[in-house]
Amino acid sequence: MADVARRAGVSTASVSRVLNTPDQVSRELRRRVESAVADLRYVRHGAARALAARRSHTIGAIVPTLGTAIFATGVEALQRRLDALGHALLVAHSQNDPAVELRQLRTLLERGVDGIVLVGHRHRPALYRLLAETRTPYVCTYTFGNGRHACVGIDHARAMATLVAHLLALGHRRFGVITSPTRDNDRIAQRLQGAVAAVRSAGCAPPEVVEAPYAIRDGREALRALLARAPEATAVICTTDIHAVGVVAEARTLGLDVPGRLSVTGFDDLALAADLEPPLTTIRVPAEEIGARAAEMLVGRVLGKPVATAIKLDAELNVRASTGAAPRR
Amino acid sequence: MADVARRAGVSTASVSRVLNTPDQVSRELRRRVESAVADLRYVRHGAARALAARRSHTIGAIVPTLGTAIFATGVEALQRRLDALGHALLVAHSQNDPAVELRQLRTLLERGVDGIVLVGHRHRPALYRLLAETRTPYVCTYTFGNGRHACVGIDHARAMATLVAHLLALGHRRFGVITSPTRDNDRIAQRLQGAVAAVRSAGCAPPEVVEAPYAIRDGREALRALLARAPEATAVICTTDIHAVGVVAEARTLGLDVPGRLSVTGFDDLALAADLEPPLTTIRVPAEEIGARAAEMLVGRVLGKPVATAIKLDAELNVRASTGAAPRR
DNA sequence: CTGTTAGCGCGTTCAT
DNA sequence: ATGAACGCGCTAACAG
Repeated sequence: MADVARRAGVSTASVSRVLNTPDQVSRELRRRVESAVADLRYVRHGAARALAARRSHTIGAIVPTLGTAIFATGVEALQRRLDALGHALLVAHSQNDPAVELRQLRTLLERGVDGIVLVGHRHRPALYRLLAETRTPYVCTYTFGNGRHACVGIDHARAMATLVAHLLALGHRRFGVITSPTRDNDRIAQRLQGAVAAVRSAGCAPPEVVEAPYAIRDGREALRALLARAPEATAVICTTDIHAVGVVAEARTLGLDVPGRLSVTGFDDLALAADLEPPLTTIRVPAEEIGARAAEMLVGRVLGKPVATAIKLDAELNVRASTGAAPRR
Repeated sequence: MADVARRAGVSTASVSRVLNTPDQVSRELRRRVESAVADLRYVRHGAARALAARRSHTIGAIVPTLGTAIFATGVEALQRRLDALGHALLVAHSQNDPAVELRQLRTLLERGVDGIVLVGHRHRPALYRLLAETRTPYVCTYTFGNGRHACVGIDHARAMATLVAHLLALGHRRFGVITSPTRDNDRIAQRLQGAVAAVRSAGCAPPEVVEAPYAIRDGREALRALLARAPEATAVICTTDIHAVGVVAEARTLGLDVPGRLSVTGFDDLALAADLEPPLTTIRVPAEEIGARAAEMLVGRVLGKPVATAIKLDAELNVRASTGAAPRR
C-alpha cells in the first residue's frame, strides 16, 4: 500500500479511503490512486485489513451436507449475494452431527467471520452460548424458527397442511407417511408433525409413518413396508422428494398406478421432481431466496443497518400429476 | 493471548509455541498454557495470526456451480479433509464463465488464501498469470490435465473409450451422442471427443451428436432430435447422467425398450443412476477422492512437503442394466 | 478533503 | 527450552 501511495503521491490513508470509502475522497485523488493501483496490480492484504478494521468481510456457513441439492443451491445463492456485498464465504458441514457443528463453529469463529449462517434453529445450547459470548451475528435458515433467533425460512408444518388439504380435496382419507430421519433435523420433524397433525385434524385415522434413510432406494423399501402395514392407504406423503422418487418407482414396479391407485407427494421441489413420471406434486422450498436473504440480513446487521430479524418465505404447493382423485373403495 | 500468558505465568511467545509447535515446549509449560487457554476460553485471532505468519490456513475453491452434485460432493470432501489438516475453505463459483472465475480468483487472493482449487485445467491465461505472479499454489481438479499444471482427476476420454468398448462388445455399431455444452467445459469436451474418437477408431460411422443444456428434460428432447436424424442408432452415449435420465424416460414414453431397442449410457455415476429403471450403465467419477487429494496436495505444498504434482484417478465403468446386446437388424 | 500516527494480535527472530 | 521486542499491512482517530 505504501508503494501505491508513493506512486500516486499521496498518503497510505488516502489509498485506504479510495479503496474503502471512495466518496470521501476528491475525484482527482481517486483517479491517481486508482491508476497507481492498476499499474502496480496491487491487491489488498485481507488479513491486515481484518486486523485493523476488526472486520473480516467474511461470513461462515455450516450446513448439514452439501450433498443435498437444497443446501448446495442455498449455499450457492448465499455466496453469490455475499460476493455482491463484498464478502467471502467460508463453508463447513456438520453431517447432521451437533458435536461436529459446534467444532466447525469454533474454527469459523477463529477465522474471524463477521457472521454465521446456520441451518435450522434447533442447535446445542453451547452453540448459541458461543455465538452470544462472541457477539457474532447469525441467522438460522430454512426454518422460520421460534422467534428467539434471527431466521429466514418457511413454515414446514403449514406447508404440509396445505398439501394435506389438497389431498383431502381429492377425496383421500387414508394416508401413509414416509419420512427421512427426524433426529437432529428440525425441518423434517416439522414436516412430519405437520402432516400428522393435518391428517388428524381432518378427522382421518392417524397415518402410518415409516422412517427411512435419505435415499431413493430407501424410499422404495419404505413404500413396501408402508403398504404391508397400511394397504388401505390411497395417498403417500413423503417428507422429501428423494423418497417420493423412490415411491413412484416402486409403485410402478408393484403395478400400482400413480395417481390412479396411489397419490404421491414430495417436499423440496428438486429439479428432478418436475421431470419424473408422473411429475411430482410437491412443496417448493425457495432455497435461492433463503440464501440471498441470509446474506443480506447478515451483512446488513454487520453494517449496523436495521434489518428484518425474521423472514417467513412462502412455500408454494406445486400440484402436478402424481396426485389425483382417491380411488373408489 | 497476553491474558493467557499472564495466567500461565509465561510469555506470549510460549503461548504461541504451545498453540503452533507444541513439541518445541516442555511438558509442564504446555500443561499450564493449555489449562489457561481452557479457563479463559481463548480463541486465536485468525487475522492477526495470518498477518504475522504470512499464512492464512485457508484454501479457496472456485467451482462452476454447486448445483451439480458432482461438485457439491467434491467440495464437501475437500472441506472435510482441509478441516482435518487445520485449514478452512473459502468457496466461490463461476457459473462456467471465465470472466467471473477470474474475478472470484482476485477476491480469494485478496483474502489471502494459501492455495486455490480449480475445476478443469482450461482457464484464461490471465488467471494462470495471476496465480504465478502471486506465487499461489493451485491444483486443477476432475481433469488429468496436460502436465503443465498440478492436477488430480480422471482421463475422461479414456473412460469414454472403455465405455464404447463395452458397447462394441455388445454388438453395437451405430451410435448417437448426447452432450451438454462443451464451451468452457474441458471435462465435457474431453468426454465428447473421447466418445467420437473411440467410435471412429472402431471403424464405425461417426456418431450423430446432439448438444443440449444440462437438464433432464433437455435430455428427453435431445433423444427425439437424435432419433429423427439417426433412427438406426442402437446405443445412445450421454456425456452426463442427467441427460441419460432424460433419455431413458423419453425412451419409455416413445415405447422404445431400454436396453432391448436402445442401450443408454451416462457419465458421473450420480446417486440417481443406480436407482433408475433400468439402472444406468455409467462411468464413476471419484469426486470424494478428488476433493480429499486436492486438499492434501495443496496443504502439503504449503508446508513445503514433497507431494505428487499430478494424480490420475481411476474412473471405473459401472455396467448396469441400461446397456445390452444390440438388436438384430 | 488529506496526512500523521498509533495500534490491531500475533509469529518470529534473537538472545539467553 | 524460554522471553523480549520488532513488525506483518492496514484502518481509524485526530489534526490540520
